[in-house]
Amino acid sequence: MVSIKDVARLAGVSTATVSRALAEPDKVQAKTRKKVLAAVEQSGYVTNSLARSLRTRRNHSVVVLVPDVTNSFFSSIIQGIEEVARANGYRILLGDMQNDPDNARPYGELCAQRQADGLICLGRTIPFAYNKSRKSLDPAWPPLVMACEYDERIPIPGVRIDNARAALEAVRYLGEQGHRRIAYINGPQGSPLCRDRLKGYRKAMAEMGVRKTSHLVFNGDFTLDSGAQAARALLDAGKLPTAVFAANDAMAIGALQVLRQRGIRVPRDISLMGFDDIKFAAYCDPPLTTVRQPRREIGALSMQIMIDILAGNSIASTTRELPYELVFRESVAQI
Amino acid sequence: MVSIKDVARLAGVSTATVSRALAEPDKVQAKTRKKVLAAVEQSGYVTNSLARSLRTRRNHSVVVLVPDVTNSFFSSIIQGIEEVARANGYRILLGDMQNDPDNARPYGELCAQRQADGLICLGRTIPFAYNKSRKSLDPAWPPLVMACEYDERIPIPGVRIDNARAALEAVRYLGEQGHRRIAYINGPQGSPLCRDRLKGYRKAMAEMGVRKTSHLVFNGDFTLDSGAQAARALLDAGKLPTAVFAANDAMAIGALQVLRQRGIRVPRDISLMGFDDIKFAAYCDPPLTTVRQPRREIGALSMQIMIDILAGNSIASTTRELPYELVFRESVAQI
DNA sequence: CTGTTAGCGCGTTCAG
DNA sequence: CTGAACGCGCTAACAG
Repeated sequence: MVSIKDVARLAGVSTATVSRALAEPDKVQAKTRKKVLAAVEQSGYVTNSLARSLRTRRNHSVVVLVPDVTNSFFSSIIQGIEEVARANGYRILLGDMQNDPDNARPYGELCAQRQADGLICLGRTIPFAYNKSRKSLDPAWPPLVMACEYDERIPIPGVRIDNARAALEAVRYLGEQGHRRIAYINGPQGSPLCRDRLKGYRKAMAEMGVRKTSHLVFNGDFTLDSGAQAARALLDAGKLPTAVFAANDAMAIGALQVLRQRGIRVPRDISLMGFDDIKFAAYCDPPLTTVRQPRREIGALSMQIMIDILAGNSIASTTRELPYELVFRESVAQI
Repeated sequence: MVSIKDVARLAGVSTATVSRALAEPDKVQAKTRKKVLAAVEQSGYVTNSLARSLRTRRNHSVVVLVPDVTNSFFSSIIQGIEEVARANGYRILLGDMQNDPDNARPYGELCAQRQADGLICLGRTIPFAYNKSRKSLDPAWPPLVMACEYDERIPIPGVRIDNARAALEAVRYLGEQGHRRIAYINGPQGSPLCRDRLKGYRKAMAEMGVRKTSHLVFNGDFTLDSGAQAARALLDAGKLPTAVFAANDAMAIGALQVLRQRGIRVPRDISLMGFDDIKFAAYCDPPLTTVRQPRREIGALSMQIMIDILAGNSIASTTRELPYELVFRESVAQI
């Protein structure tokens, strides 16, 4: 393996000059720079980033911690992150929790040892502790950015949509179609994001004069199966709703199948609305009316913020809200 | 940051002993080991793996190069890889090509610089050259394992199913249901895996006495949209087939929607069969009959092989075939 | 079994 | 503007 020494010898300069010629070209005479670059070219030298990292304490990699990679909601976000990372010379270390927070631990340690420059969390699980009293992260940890989710107890830079408002608008739309008995299939209990969507749902219902909603709210965990299960619970609970709003598309699709199996036609008998606009939403029968999240942009911006923080250009605790969009397809009908 | 020196001082031994006590406990007296471990505990020391890597030339990370992370076929494979990696102290660097081989380059360089110990390719794109005459990879490159796909020109350790046979059995099954005019929606042209499936399709058709199939074969690229497009082409091509076999579930689901839009009922008018058994396959209307690939196991085994190679325990060019399985749902009917 | 020595490959003082 | 020297933190080789 050709090292900086070889280049130095070849160019007839010192290793320091080679290092400078590559990292800070201005600080080197044009002539010597040229010599160095020629030697680099000739020898096929590439700087060993391990050694560089050891020195600079930057290794240009960021952990991306995902609750569950098989959840197709996350894939576009990951793609957005990866694209920006790659464009900026960063790499992503993918950590999959398989929905079990314990699996996050190794990645927390990775961060602790500064094997990664930063951490982007797509779920609400943060693999290291924070200082409750000071309401801040221990500066011993590398920068953290949260995509989609967030932590209510402490300000952390993040990117997301206005979940409460999005849910509000979705349910309002159902209301405009004449629906009043609108069931809601919520996501994981502890999730702040889900609480927000529930809040939005409740507010919209209240606007329509429906103050009691507890009998209309069912819980899932964002999986297809849990959506199906919630639909079963919902159908067995007594008086049918005229519309069902699910906290994500996967659960909506799960519910859709159960409705079909029970002979309930969507949207004729029951209207159905999802959230996220994953690819399959457009390919359901009927195609799913939903709320689009700009997933790729969420990922891209998260990584951009991370890069800015690492470059020292950014205030450490900005939250950016990206626009969502109602997507009208065929799963909602007027009553 | 507390380093090995601090621990050595604290324990009253040399740094070498600390290193050994942690890495090769047997080679150190029980008593000194105890002292060292106590000092480690007390100081909160964690070994700096960057420095270790610089020394050992192993950084315990493996690049996983994916054609397109948003293709949900890959997610379970990634999960399998990550799980085994994590269990063995490895990390995965996720590279997403967004279906463009050019995007693989940075990851090739990563490997060239030995910033990663190995490379697992989920597609057919290998980001570095191989020696054509010697039919082998340049030993300058780190170990390579291919999951699902492979390269016909050169033997590379890999994990996959018997694609030709799986397609053969799938089409045979359609034949058993009385189908003869069976259309095939194939995947990307250059893909060896797809060629194998096409081969299997042709063989099954030949068995049934159908020797001319070119008018029945349509091309897609594994996306939902391309499946829809292929279905349109197929419907516009003249005499309708009685069954359609798609090289993956996404294309089958794409096709399904077009059939529906044109008023063609599945399976009553046309039977439909997919490949992969992604999660959504079970949630289509009708639920999709398909060929299950053990995706998680493919991923897990790929990573296991990589680990074995890195440990020097494995012959460098074994190909492992995992079992597939026909999954009978409701999208195929007897004629 | 343990300590000493010598780097891994690089970036960064500090002189010149 | 350039070079010599040092050290990042660790492990491998060699003595003892």
